[in-house]
Amino acid sequence: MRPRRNLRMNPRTILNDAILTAVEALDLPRKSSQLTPPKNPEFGDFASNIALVLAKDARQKPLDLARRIADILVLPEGFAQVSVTPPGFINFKLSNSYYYSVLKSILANPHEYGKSRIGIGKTANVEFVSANPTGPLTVGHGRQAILGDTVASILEWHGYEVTREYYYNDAGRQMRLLANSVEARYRELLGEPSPFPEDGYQGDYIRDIARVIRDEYGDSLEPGAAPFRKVTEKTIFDDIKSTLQDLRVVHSRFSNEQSFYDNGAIDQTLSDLRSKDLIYEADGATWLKTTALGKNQDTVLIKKTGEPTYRLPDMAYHRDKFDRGYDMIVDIFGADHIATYPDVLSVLKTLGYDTGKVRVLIHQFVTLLRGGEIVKMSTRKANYVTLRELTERLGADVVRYFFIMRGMNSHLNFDLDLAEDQSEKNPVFYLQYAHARTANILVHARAFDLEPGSDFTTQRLDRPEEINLLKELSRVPVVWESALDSLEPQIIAQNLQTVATAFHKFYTVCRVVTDDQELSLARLAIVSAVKAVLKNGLEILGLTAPDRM
RNA sequence: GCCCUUGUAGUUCAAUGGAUAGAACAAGUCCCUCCUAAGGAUUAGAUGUAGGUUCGAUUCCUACCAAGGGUACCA
Repeated sequence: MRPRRNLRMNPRTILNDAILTAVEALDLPRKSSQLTPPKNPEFGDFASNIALVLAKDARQKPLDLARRIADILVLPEGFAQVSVTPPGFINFKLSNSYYYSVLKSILANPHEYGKSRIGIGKTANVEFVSANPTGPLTVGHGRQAILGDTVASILEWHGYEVTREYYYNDAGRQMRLLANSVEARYRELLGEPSPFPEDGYQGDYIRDIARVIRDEYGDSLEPGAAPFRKVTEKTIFDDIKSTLQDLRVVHSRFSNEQSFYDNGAIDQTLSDLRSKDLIYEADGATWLKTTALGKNQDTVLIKKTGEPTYRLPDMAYHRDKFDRGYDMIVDIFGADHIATYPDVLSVLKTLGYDTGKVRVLIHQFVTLLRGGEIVKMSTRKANYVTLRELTERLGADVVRYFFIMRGMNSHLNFDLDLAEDQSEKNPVFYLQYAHARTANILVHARAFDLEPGSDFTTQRLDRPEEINLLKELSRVPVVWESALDSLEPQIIAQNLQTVATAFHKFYTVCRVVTDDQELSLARLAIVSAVKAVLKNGLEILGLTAPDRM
């Protein structure tokens, strides 16, 4: 589901109306055009491509048409000038007074600036990580943890009430294999070696858990006794939760597969599918007619062993999420799930659910490099690098930013050797340093009895670095709302970088605390606005906003 | 084989179909008497290959090449 864009009047829509009025006066069709901030600041604040779009209809050269439109266009209030440049762009420049009003509005409500309120009164569920408790989280899980947590924060920022959810499979083959692996290590400890399960979990943590079980339950546990399973699951889950907590990722709800067996949801889903005539038996297994849903192959739902594959519980689980009534359901999966979620969605659609509420975010995998060599990750073979280890070495801010600054579609490379070296140069410090600078200026100003307030002389702010900084601040709401549309945290990270750059440039050129009290107060207003915006952005990204560095 | 992602500077990543393809790290050169130099200024350096659509293509389409993932009665 894509949230509806709010229709408040901003300079862009006002300008667009003016352009369309001019176009109609020339008897040309109201085609949609774009108003974009030009890369080159000499071209002003907005560029319209309307003449390029309409050139064919008008049978004129784009440049000539652009001039005609510009001639008859009535410049709306708040705009300072208009120009035409090849190949036919019409450029507009906002007057400084517009930026002054932006500054005032930030200071009037610092913590609200950039909030669209689109999600107010709505609920959302974000499911992420959802790793089965078979071992420690790896660096690969980290990407999903940070992505999911930040997407949730973006939704919260725009007003949604968000549930961060973790789903795990605790009823299938994997967990049985895990328990068997622990039991084998337990027997080893007792000097009664038993064969280690084929494909068993080989990590050292399995031995540690076996030791805990022996210390706690003694050496007389029956084969297949409950602790092998229960203690293992709890121990590993505790580790997963604390690893996530170290990264400031906290789920508010955990759902598990077993509960859907216990409450009959899985049987119910199966019988509902059967009544839709989507189920048949063959080769001793139970099949779902995914061919009827547009696939070129049917899918096994229940193996001939009588055990369902993960798909059936997945369907029951998603159904449960729908029944809980969320306005938006976000599923975050790794690239390995790209082929399976359409099955779940099409089944739910067949069962009458509005799958338009679902946003599926697929992220590509992290390729780990060590010494230039690719490290293949496998929990079972225990040649992973744990997320805990990484967080302990680099810190939560660096790890979070590393994952946020890349788009989820990038197949990103993570060089373990460079990670530590580069952590000191992580761009997150650039943002945090900008924030610390604002804080320090305010402290310094206080020593001179200068306090930022709402009463200042806006006209004193006329240096290019000041106007440019205000310009960046004015773009924040648009950009942060587009992050809500795309659910790409990277957009906010990038935006904060440009704000920080504009501020650093301002800082080097414009001394804030000076003998000129009027100027100082005006600049302090900018500084406190920047501080608020950076703090808001860092908060969304789950990063600290230090006052000193 | 078929399906999904992705190929951009030496490296890691950006770029709603728009103007001169941005940034960081690495390399070179400058700037602290001044609110923190974790900063600023500046030089050099890139769109896998071949076509197509378009006024305009890194972006859309086709083929090829390369990487990752899927194509399991694993999750």
